[in-house]
Amino acid sequence: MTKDKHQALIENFEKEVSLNEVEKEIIRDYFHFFTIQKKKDLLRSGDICNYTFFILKGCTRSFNIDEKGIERIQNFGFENYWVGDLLSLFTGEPSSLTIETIEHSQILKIHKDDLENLYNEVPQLERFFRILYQKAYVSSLKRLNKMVQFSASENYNQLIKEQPNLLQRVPLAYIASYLGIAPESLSRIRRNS
Amino acid sequence: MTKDKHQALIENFEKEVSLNEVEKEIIRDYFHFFTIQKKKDLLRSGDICNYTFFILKGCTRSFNIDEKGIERIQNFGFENYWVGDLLSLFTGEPSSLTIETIEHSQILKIHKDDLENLYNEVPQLERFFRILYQKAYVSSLKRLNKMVQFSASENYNQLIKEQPNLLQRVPLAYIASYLGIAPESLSRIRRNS
DNA sequence: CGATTTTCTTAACATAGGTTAAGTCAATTT
DNA sequence: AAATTGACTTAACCTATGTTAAGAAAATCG
Repeated sequence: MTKDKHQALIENFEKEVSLNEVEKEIIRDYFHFFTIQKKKDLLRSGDICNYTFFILKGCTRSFNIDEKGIERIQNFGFENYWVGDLLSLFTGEPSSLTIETIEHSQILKIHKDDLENLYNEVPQLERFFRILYQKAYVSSLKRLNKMVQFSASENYNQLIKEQPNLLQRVPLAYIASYLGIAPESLSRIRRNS
Repeated sequence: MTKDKHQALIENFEKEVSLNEVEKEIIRDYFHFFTIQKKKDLLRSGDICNYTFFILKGCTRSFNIDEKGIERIQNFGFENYWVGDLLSLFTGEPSSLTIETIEHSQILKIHKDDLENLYNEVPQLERFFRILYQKAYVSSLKRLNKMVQFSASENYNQLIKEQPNLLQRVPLAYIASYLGIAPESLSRIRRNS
């Protein structure tokens, strides 16, 4: 009995839509498995984002370099997370994001053209991805609200409350970048918590 | 020759999609015109957002009250802007936003159920609104980036450069709220610019 | 194993923006 | 016209975070 590399992906789809065996097989054909070392890029700033990635194992960070030359982490990816740059994917324009692995990772990817084909063969997935994109929009609005309304200290404490595992998997400097503060400031915040 | 209250709306659609006369007439039937005084609510926090609004004349602000009791303006609406709460519209959950007119305004509105019917009768509009929602997502990401990466002063100066008319139409206290700072801080920033 | 690099912390000082309180000016009301 | 209200500014002081520099601790390398 061989291990099904697509199992977690299928289960992820099945949280929103129903799939029969034929459809599952189509999905397995379209999503390509690969492994990648830590500190390697899934997407490089300036490239067009042609793929959508599904993380089976490992972890990633998506960041851009701001006008002052500082890396700004937008989000992290973990097991069963979808990563990519929706903006670049929607518009076909070069991405401003770099997506880099933080750990050695196992990932499934699908090309945007294949995703279009897949929509035709398994129409339920159109709904799945619409919901996924809406959730991305919602989480962007929520994050904006948090950044405006809470202090870095409040945001840090809420973050580790919601995702305590974060501390064990990503360096503090990345968390500081995600919170929009200097690593030194995060140290100070941690001391006073 | 009577003035067509829906003209600006039709032109707004026609920037993205083609419409024949029959379709335009259907659209005119679905969008309802009304006028509203300044300082009145289009949507009240806690209510479900059942309508999408198109501003013909006037101006609005959308804000929520944060956990510290402070009004946080998310965006302004002007002529030919779409306003509403996409989150509440998508999910059917109560909105956290209040949308209030800043000036006496002329507005078109459509109920979300009617919008579904309209999609069936004029399918091009499905594409129009998908693009509109994607743009909303993009602008949310851009605003998040700005808030994290620039100082209030930089954001203020860029804002009035991009929308110089803002100063003539909305009180400074609203602009401060939009920038996420106290009105006193905006005064200081303006003095030092 | 020791050496080196990376990660994290600490401290001193600088700065942006918050808070409080008062004051100015223009518009509106009586 | 006087009084009131609303919009905006100013000033003094406070606090959170940035910046710079150094050091400690942990991880990695040779």
